[in-house]
Amino acid sequence: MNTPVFALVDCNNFYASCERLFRPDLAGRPIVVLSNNDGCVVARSAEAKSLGIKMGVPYFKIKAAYEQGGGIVFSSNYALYADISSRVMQVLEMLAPRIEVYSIDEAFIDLTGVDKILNLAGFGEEIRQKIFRWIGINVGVGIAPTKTLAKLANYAAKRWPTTGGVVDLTDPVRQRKLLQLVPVEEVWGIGRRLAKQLNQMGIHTAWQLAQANSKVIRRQFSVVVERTVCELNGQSCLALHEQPEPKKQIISSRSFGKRITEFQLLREAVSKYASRAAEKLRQQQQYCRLVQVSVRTSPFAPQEPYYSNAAVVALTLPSADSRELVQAATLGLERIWKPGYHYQKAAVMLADFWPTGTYQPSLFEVQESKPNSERLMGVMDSINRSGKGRIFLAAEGIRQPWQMKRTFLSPAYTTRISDLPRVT
DNA sequence: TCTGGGGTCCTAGGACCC
DNA sequence: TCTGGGGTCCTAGGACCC
Repeated sequence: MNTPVFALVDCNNFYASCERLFRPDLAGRPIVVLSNNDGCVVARSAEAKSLGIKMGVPYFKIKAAYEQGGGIVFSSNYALYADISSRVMQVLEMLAPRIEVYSIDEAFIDLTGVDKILNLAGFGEEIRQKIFRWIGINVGVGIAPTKTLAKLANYAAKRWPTTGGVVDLTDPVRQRKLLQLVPVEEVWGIGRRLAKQLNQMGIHTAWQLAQANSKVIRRQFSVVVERTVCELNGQSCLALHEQPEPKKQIISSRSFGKRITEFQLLREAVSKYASRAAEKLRQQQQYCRLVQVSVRTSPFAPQEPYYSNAAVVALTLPSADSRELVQAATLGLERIWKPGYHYQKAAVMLADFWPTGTYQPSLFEVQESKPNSERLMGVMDSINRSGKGRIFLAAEGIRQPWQMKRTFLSPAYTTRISDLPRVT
């Protein structure tokens, strides 16, 4: 049997690179991309990183100094990133037999058996060159017998430029060398909390974690960390998943551009979120039975009273009808609304999914779905996907003064005809 | 003035059943 | 005096990921 081989391909500074793709004039300039509502820094170009801009820092804290120093800033342009991402993934699908799209900027590739035919590092180099030539995005490639080691190899590919962006970690001697260099918190699956606890146990490097007794680790932590230990030792526990698992919950949540104090406006926002969630639910061809709505004030305003609450509403029958889900969410909101607060964020979560037509109502449940629901929702979705306009429920409000801030938004270069770049 | 959004998995503890 | 054990299901909370 072949030893498994995985590659992890990861786009460098992905959101910042996407923005720069269409702005070659920004070559060499620091770029940051902000989270929704222009809140935090979520991506940085190499230049921004070397200015010391930290991941996740609230933008207002660095804004003055950063902009004065010539830094460039963008609001998140998710339509653009998703489109560039799918182009990158298409190239990978062409080059590799089996791939798992792990996130918007990463994919695992199964290279088991390929090492008999090809030089693995050479294959990694080919991936890098093709994606750069065809899409214009730089990627790093890490290759190893387990996903966790492939992640680590990818980390090395980025951390040390002399690797040329490709690290083949199939050799145990190289594995050991790298593990000894890497701090334990860089290991996939080891976050801040676990790293702190491990440090207290005297485990500071990836190598020390790999050497730990996996049973002891399981007792102290969980099977998850135990698996990580095994994976670091080259024993593959995490398989490649080509097909994404069906979702178990769908969340639509947003902070508001301005604090909300009126029930009417909060209801509009919640209706809009419920309706977005319903749209995603229909995309997955699922029906849901639970709708949870939650609201909160800002946790960062110590002088204001904090309030946060959630309500769950169960539907009698699973539904994917925006009208029913908006109604349920509104009902939940009425239960938890309290006047006098400055609301900063709301969320709608859908759960308890049922695939189309499988739900068995019990003897005493009454079938009372809205007539023509599926056809109506189908028409709504097809209009909204056509790019010609958008129809929505009046409950979502027209002015929507709570909409998120996107001050520095770039054009949707690749997905909206009017935003196509012009060459003059 | 200004602090993201969307997910997953695991565990512990309580309710409940036989 | 003496008060089981095992299983399932559900939920809340905590941890992680990008």
